[in-house]
Amino acid sequence: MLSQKRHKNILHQYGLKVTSARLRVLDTLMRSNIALSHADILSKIRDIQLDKVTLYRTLDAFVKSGLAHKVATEDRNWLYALDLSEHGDTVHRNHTHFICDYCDRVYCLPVSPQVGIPDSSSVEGFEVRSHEFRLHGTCPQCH
Amino acid sequence: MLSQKRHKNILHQYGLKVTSARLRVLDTLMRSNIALSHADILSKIRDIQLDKVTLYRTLDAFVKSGLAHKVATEDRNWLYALDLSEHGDTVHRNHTHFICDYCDRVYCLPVSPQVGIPDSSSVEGFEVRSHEFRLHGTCPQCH
DNA sequence: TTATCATTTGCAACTAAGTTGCATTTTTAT
DNA sequence: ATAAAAATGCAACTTAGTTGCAAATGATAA
Repeated sequence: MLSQKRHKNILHQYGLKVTSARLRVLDTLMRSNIALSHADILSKIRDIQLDKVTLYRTLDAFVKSGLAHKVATEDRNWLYALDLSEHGDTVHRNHTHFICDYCDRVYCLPVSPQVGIPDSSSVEGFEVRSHEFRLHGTCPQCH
Repeated sequence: MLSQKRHKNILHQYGLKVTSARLRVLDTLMRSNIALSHADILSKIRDIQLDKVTLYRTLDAFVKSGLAHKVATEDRNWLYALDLSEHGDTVHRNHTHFICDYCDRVYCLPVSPQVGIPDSSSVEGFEVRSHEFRLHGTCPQCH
């Protein structure tokens, strides 16, 4: 783990107390380019003690504060990914998720600007406020 | 329940044995314009005995045969909806689901043709095979 | 730095959703 | 009508996630 400075800063920014558990979970999510499940994260953190309940609560806190978001997968799992861009600022409410049908990895892609969103009028009586685009197929690793 | 003829026909069409449980579940799904959860369906079927395990297996069978599809919701539930159009033929692999943020109902909308799908080239290394569009907002009932 | 208070953590017990195995019943094909 | 195959119901079980609470830790202000 590099300089914790940045990590601590991020936690502060989102109004979260700095604890070793949170730093570790944040670091784990930052190192991953795919969304991770509770089980994924737990298995990656072996050097410090981390109770499953603490992890559940940590992830909830991340989501509630807006630091991360969660995706419900087809197999009824929750995957977590940070809402940070490379520059540390908050991203999109609207997401594009890519789900690999071979390895089940979920990637959070930047919303492709050329994707048209159906406007409210196109769907009678439904007022669209945000959207999530889920793409299924083969990811680069499984090619 | 109307003429069971049509119901039986559908089950046959999808290679499913005709049983009272399946007819009842099929009917329940046909009467609904929203996707239903295991619990929803169970609570709607009170006149005949229907074990929770049977319902799980029935829904699995529907999905496996292609008669229905399931949607994982944000709250880690599974909702089921038939893949039948009004005319009884199979629809789209690609879905648009509308999730109401007030009542949590999930509607399966016909894919709006004006919605652009990002092609493979737009997402480097990711081969897109199918997609699901999730719209969030307010449904007609909650307006 | 230290004392204080609020928050977070870990543990154990609990809850609820979903699964498995198996004996019985129902359906379909002969 | 009968036999084989599949579906059903039940009980026991598994597992993910939750709750309550006592102990530990982090933030704040003297």
